[in-house]
Amino acid sequence: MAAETAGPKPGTAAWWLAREDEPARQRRRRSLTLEAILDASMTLLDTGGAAALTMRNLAEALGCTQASLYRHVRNREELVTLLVDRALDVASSAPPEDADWAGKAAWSARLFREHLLRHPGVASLLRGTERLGPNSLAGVQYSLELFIGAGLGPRLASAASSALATFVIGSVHFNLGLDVSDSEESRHRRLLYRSRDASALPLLVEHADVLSEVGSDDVFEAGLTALLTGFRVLIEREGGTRD
Amino acid sequence: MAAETAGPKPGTAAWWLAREDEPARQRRRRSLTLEAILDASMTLLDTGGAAALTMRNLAEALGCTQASLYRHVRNREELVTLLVDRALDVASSAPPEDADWAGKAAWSARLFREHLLRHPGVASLLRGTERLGPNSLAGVQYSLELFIGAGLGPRLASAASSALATFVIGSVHFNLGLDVSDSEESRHRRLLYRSRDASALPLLVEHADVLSEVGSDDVFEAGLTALLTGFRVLIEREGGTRD
DNA sequence: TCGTTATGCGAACGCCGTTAGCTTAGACTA
DNA sequence: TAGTCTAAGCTAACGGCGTTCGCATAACGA
Repeated sequence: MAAETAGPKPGTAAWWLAREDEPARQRRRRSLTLEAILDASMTLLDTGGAAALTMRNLAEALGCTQASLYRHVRNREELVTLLVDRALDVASSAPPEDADWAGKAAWSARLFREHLLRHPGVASLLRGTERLGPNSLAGVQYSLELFIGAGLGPRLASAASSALATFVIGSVHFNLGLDVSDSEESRHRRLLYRSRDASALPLLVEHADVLSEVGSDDVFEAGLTALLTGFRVLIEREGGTRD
Repeated sequence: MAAETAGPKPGTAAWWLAREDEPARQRRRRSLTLEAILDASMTLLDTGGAAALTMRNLAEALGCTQASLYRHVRNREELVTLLVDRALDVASSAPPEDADWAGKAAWSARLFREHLLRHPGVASLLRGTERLGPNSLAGVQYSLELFIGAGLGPRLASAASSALATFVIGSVHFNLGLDVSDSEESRHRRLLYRSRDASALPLLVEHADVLSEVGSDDVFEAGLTALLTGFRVLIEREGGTRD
């Protein structure tokens, strides 16, 4: 079919980052596809972590040379952008319909976080790049929908949804920082805790046992519910006083 | 004086990360000091951003060779840890005494964020490293103090303070992602926004003008007040029902 | 059938962090 | 004061990274 070779379809990753200078022609002539590259990248990420995603490793996994990769991807950064966005298609699964806006927001936030934690490599890629791909935009649209539907004006709704996203991504980063290389890292951390004399940080020493029990799940839940109840209060107040 | 040459003093950065295997002897013999290295690193960061902080640049700025740096610092990572912690001495400036706990928390959070934004290089270093130096620990201690004083149990107080820190750091990262390389980056972002047809993301298109006006300051303030009012509600509820 | 051109490859460039091995200056001991 | 020891500097290099240049080639449009 002619439509088969008419270039990347709207909605696909290739379509989004299509080079502007390049007319929409067919691009694959032989074996190496952008999709194949992304697949191999995801495999590398899931098995070896973010550090394993090098162009050399990628080329070796695909059985090609590094230079060939650059026929399909401008940069490593573009590759990362595409990867992150591909991994962010979580928004497609809809939250339960019977929940109110806060319930839906919490559901989505938890889902998003769990998804990121399940693919730690992708999550650590979120550190470098802040670009917005199509799926990210869909997520923004969705949470905007929620907050506007709840009664916030578009301006406040946008701020609220960005704040929520900021917190979710931030706590994933927080998680990753804790889990990386347990053996050496936590040893060092414990060393720091102990080497300080008790007089300077009394609370830390006094509740050291409790503090070490507080995991990132607790932090996430505490922050999430606090944020949402905060927004709820804001909505009630704004709805009442028309501020 | 003998006390003058008795190694790094307690409280200094050198003292914190002193090698365990190495007995506390005097370490500096000639010119190149750890403090000088940290100073030069901060200059590099403030002028050229995080990317400029390479061991080569650092050595050149100090007029020594790269290898010499490793006599004072184990890794680049240790250097980063020390730098971040040095930049985190904001906690030493106390918030206004007449404010309540939420006011103090908000004050500190704003101060912390502004400080990080003033030194963007340091902030982007926060991405890679999650180690806790002495100043970071002091900050944790302080916010713990606030939340416990407000009426939260140590467990919840710890979660709340971590959540707050997560949000603050997260929003700084958010900021940096937006501001980096305006020329090319924002052009690309605008391209992404426009190339999507209006039918798929109606809200984004409808409120595009308002959305573009919502800056990271708004996002930060919205999230901060939401978090704090959320915690306030939690405290009232917990204080009432002893949950 | 024959150019055009997208797509692969080999080889290299310049950057990065890091290390091994030497020299030397300064502090300690006798 | 003379001698020793060692921290602190240097030279040179290693391996890995992302990226690019130039060439070969296979598929498509005419």
